[in-house]
Amino acid sequence: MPELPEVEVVRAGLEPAVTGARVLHVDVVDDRALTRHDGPAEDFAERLTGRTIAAAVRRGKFMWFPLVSDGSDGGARPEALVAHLGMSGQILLGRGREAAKHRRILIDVQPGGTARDGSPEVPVELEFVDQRTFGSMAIDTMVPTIDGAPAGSAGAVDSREPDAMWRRAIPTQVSHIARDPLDPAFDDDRFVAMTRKRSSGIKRVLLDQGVVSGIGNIYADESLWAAKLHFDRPADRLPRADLHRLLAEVRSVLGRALEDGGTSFDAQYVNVNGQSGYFSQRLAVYGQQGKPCPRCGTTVVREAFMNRSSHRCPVCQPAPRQRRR
DNA sequence: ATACACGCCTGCTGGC
DNA sequence: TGCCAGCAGGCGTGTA
Repeated sequence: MPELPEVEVVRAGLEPAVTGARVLHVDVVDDRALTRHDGPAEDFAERLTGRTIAAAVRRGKFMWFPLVSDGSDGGARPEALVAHLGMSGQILLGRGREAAKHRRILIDVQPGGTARDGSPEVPVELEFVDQRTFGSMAIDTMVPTIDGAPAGSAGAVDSREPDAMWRRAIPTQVSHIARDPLDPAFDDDRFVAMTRKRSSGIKRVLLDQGVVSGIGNIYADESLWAAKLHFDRPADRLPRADLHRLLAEVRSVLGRALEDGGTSFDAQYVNVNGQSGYFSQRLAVYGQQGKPCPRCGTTVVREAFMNRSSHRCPVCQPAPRQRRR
């Protein structure tokens, strides 16, 4: 499932192909891939065709591609192509490839650079594939970030164009999403303060993209195991030190998953070249029910929480004493 | 304000 | 063998 590490792998893979590229043609194969777009498919295609992409940016599980203003709006309303992979979304790079079974949108772009032999680069296709259609794309207007810091991770461009106009702007529909733990502008103390105001279980807070973004069910379970915390520990009763420790484990887990190219269980999650990641081999508890805890050997269990499954070690992560609510 | 159930969707699995 | 319920899960929305 695409969570922060998987989305970052995709963003990084797209970056060299789309930075400075011009959109040649847009083909919306399935309108359901535009649930985040405020308008019909024709509007989406019209607003994207002919535009130049400035960069590939990510915050949490959202990606966006700032569009260079074409001058018609005087630059007053900067726009971006927004993409969320949902449960099963993929963005594949290729040229003249056979349509994937669940192809939803095809975007032809003309790369902005030149090949090594000096000739102009040949057009490339961005194929948005999504089996379960929880993901979608949109053209959205951008608004300034409230803290004035760069809106998200933009890879190499972070150092190359630190003051580009789009750096401190964020798509409207992403503006309510909190920064992710790998963002240099992430405010640890703010996270701790927000968390300690919540009465719900700590896992619910970890999954709340308005508090901290990028974490899904897999990395929530892995981080809680690493921090030795039960998923239903009331967030407002956790000591500050525990929350800072949890945050450190979250960063460690996300960082290691990123190094491994993300987590793939099947063909659901792949990078822009269709390849799987390897972090699934290092999962301690997620999907490991019935197997020994890597730390103490106790059998890992799977339990229902928040209408989804949670995995934990009964010894390392004991249930809270007091019954909540 | 926060909490939480629900719908969206397809493919796979397990039980009968 | 075939059928169908159950499950997977992020996010936006609606309700209390």
